[in-house]
Amino acid sequence: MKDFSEQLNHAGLKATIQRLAILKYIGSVGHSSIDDIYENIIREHPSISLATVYKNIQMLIEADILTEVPLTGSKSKYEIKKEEHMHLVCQVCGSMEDRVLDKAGQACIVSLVPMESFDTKFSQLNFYGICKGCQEDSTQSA
Amino acid sequence: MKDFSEQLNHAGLKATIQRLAILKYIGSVGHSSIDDIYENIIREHPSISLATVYKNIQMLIEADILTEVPLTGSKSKYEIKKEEHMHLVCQVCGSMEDRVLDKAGQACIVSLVPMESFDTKFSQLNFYGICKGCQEDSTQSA
DNA sequence: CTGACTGCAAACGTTTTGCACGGTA
DNA sequence: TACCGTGCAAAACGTTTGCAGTCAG
Repeated sequence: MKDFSEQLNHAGLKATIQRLAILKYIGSVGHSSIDDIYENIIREHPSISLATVYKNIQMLIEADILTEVPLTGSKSKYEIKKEEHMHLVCQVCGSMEDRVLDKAGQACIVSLVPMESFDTKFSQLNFYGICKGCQEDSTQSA
Repeated sequence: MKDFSEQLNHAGLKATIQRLAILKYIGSVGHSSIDDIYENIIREHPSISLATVYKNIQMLIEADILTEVPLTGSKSKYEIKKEEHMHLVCQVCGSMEDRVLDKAGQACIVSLVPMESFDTKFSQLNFYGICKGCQEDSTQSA
């Protein structure tokens, strides 16, 4: 599941240094915007072009290796595609946490949308609020 | 709830023709992108500027009269702010349907994110798939 | 009447494109 | 080696800004 080279080849894409760097970086931080990806990869690969990042993000999404996470009030972030999960977005520190659905959660989600009226392929479940760390910070300063 | 003039004044904003036209249009179609709004309003108000639309969308969001609905693979849409609900996005025809959460649904959603670990302010629940109309179309043609 | 708002045009930032070169399979 | 992918620079696109004139309160 972590062998990006294999995933790329399987999708008919060459495993270039740039693509592997993009995937490795996103994998290490969880979620990342285009700019963030570019600024971090350029450290190890100073010659990489922003255009290359754009082209690859698009191709990797089409190849089902990445997923776009659109957000209110900011640019989209991207993550390695994996099992369906929720996102907890902190409005104070901007951090984003994955939260995998347990059995009960999955059942709950499925029950929300009756199959006969809508054939759901995938869903996006984002919760915006204040993360534990920031809650504690505000308690201290108050 | 439908008196946009009053809502605007209450938020300290003037009820200009342009703003009322924007709100009226979004209200009539449910969800709309910036371009869509501009192209439709210009019919009745040929002098409206795209810059005005941009400025107002932003101000109306800050005034809590509109909400942004960010989507994967396309530009954000905007809707009149109302009770929390889900979105069913059809990947075939591009239509977007609101679905209000019933009591059980709300309970289900609340149970997904434990209050002690994250203080949720609002959530986005989008389901992508195929709407009933498009399902029937594909059945006929098959 | 006066400050808030509009429309215009220019500036700005972001994303896409075309092409010659380089690297993967 | 053949072709896909990269990097560059320019183009295209989307969004924001400043300002003089206009309108709602």
